Amino acid sequence: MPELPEVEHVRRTLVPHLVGRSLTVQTIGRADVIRGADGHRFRRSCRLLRQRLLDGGTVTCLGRLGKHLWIETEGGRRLDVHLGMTGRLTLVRPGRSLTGVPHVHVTWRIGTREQDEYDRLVFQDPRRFGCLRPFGNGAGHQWVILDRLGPDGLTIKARELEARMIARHRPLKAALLDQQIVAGLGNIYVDESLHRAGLHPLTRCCAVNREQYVLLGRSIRAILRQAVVHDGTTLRDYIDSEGRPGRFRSKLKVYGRAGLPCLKCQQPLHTLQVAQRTTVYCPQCQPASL
DNA sequence: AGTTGCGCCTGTATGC
DNA sequence: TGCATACAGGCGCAAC
Ligand SMILES: [Zn+2]
Repeated sequence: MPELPEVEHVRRTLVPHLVGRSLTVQTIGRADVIRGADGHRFRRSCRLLRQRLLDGGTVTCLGRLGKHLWIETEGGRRLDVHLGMTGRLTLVRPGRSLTGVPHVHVTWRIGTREQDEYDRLVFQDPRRFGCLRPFGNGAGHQWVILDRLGPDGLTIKARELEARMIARHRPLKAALLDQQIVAGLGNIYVDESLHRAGLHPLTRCCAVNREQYVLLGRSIRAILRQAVVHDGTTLRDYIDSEGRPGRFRSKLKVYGRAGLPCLKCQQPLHTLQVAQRTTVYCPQCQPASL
């Protein structure tokens, strides 16, 4: 599932094929995956909607914060892409037919240069937890979503973590899943980060000391960095914009390994429900603190 | 205000 | 063989 490393890898694989090219909206299969700044879903395709989906714009850059990716075009139009659980942003080669491909919600034609490999960009999402969200850069710029995100997980500092968490009573895991505290972590990388830091997922944020926040910050950055290097984690659905899976799955130390021996201490890993999510941890390496 | 729980959504895996 | 059920989980919102 796309968390920060997967989104960053998608961004990097899109850059060489999109920057400097124009986009033309080709099909809108489901307008309701497109949401306004206030969160409302569009009901149907119209000229205004295509305009807001960067129609006719030339791509200047692709940005990312946490799990949010955005495409920017000349003139300052921007489109926030959130992949949710099963969203994909993929490039398609000339001549390849998309008829019969399920859950294709939006397609763009790429104004190609000579020797370009791809001539279309596709947004697919079977589960539809993902969405496309146009926003601008004007005075009333609707950065609403991005404004609410905490510091990016790849570079967040221990002091930033501490400042945002120290007064909270929530379990560590619940806080780390909260995108307003740190942007980019999901279930997989929270479990990996806590295991690396040796912290129990149910530990109250307010019971964590400075030294432990330093360790936690280091762990989050290190895990995310390594995952980016390995092009992210593919469990089943995730592929990058060129159709390639990530290679970080075999590096996971706790996620998906319930009952198997801890790779640090050989004790069997346990599971818990925290914040409505399956949580895998090592009772020995991540002792509960009272 | 901080925190918790629920529902959305579909493909895959499991049980009877 | 086929149907029912459980599970996966990011996020917005309701409720405490
Ligand atoms: Zn251990």
